[in-house]
Amino acid sequence: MNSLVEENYLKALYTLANANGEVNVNDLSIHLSIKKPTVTSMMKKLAAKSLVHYESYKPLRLTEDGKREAALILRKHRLTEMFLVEKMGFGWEEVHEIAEQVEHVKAPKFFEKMDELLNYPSFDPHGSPIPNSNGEIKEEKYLHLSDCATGDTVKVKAVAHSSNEFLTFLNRREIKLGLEIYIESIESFDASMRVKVNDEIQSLSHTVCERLLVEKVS
Amino acid sequence: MNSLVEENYLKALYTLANANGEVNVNDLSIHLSIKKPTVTSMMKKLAAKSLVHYESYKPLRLTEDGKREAALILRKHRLTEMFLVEKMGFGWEEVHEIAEQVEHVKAPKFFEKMDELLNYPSFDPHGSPIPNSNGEIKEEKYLHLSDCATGDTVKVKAVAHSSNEFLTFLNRREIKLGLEIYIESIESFDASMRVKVNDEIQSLSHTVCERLLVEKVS
DNA sequence: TAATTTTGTTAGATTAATCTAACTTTATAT
DNA sequence: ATATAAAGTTAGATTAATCTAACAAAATTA
Ligand SMILES: [Mn+2]
Ligand SMILES: [Mn+2]
Ligand SMILES: [Mn+2]
Ligand SMILES: [Mn+2]
Repeated sequence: MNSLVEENYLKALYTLANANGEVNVNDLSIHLSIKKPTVTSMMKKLAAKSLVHYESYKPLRLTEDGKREAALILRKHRLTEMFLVEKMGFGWEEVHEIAEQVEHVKAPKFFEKMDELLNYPSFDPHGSPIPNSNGEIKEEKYLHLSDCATGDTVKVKAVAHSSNEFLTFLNRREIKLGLEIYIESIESFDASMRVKVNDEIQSLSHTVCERLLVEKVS
Repeated sequence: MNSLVEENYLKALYTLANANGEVNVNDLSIHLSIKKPTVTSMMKKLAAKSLVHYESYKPLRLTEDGKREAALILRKHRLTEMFLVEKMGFGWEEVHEIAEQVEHVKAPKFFEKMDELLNYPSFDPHGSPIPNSNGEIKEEKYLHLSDCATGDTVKVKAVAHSSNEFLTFLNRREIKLGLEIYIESIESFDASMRVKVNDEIQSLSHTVCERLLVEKVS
């Protein structure tokens, strides 16, 4: 049984991993706001538990066991977020902080019940996939809105960053998952987009467009 | 902000308190399965935080602040149990363990939402009162079924012990809160009761009768 | 390539929460 | 009232998780 602290390291290793599954001590340290020597010593501990491949001065990698453990925590996190939004009436900007704590509850039945009541959802309120109970996850490959072109019609599928501030901004603009966006034009000097949503014209900054994950329609 | 560990000590102090609000180090030690020297040192720590009145060799007492803190944790515990039963479909025998963990979540909105969705309940699934958001609680004074007499008709209001085993036993006997019980007779040699419930005769051992809290009907 | 910066490790200290062994105080029993 | 038992405390050790200071390795820059 892993401690709450170990679980947070595992989750961070999982979500920070690059295409090769690698993470630097430095990046982990920054992400968790924990000093590097502490990270190193925790990595040795997780390596002793066969959850991390650790070699001095080499990038960190989760073992298969470590990946499964991490995915199962992520599963609890995302099921919780979905439950809070769908069954308890929270806004998508309110749930991450709560899920950050609830994900550490050791009670399989609790999360199985959420899953059942939600009718086995595949995605969380931010469009991220929910790993299955074996820790398997199928990543969708969406486009960033910022990579689309004038004339494209796209549908919002997920948000790439889910800070309270960004989500609250999207609330004010009435942008939510499933929304269709038509790209009217792109400003050349700042890459902001003039888009049509719900028959209304809006301007979206490049920063916003980078954080919106979409899929082409038609 | 109190740690999870401190919270569990506070809750234990609150629930173990006798009529004078006193608890012995020894009782706390046994209840929490923590050795006495550890309890003593934690009491000094809680005293330093003004949550416990501590004097060497004297019984422990929560301060007013300590009582409020404890009641607020108990509130979260009981709201959680009620939510699990009423909104998620758990049995009353399944919820204590889960609530034991969820009660430590620091997210006032989470529990406010439960409270609201449950329509501000006064009692948990075991008939225990739920403290209000100021940590105030109104204790009902029920009778133990074992203190009632032949010919009495009573209504089950709460259970005095809520172990999984006892609650599962009550499930098998179809005994739940609100049930009316008529006392047909009491065996003199073992104090077991012959009772009528739902037009059926059952025999309840003294142990069971001691654990059922009731109110006289009529 | 050499200097500098960034990244990572080692060593040692700190805090929270726990333990055991030994001792003291208080309560109970003879 | 004395002896014994029970309850509570002190002292010192241990483990998990963190930190800072100092140093070493690797990467970047000049
Ligand atoms: Mn989240
Ligand atoms: Mn977390
Ligand atoms: Mn309970
Ligand atoms: Mn608890």
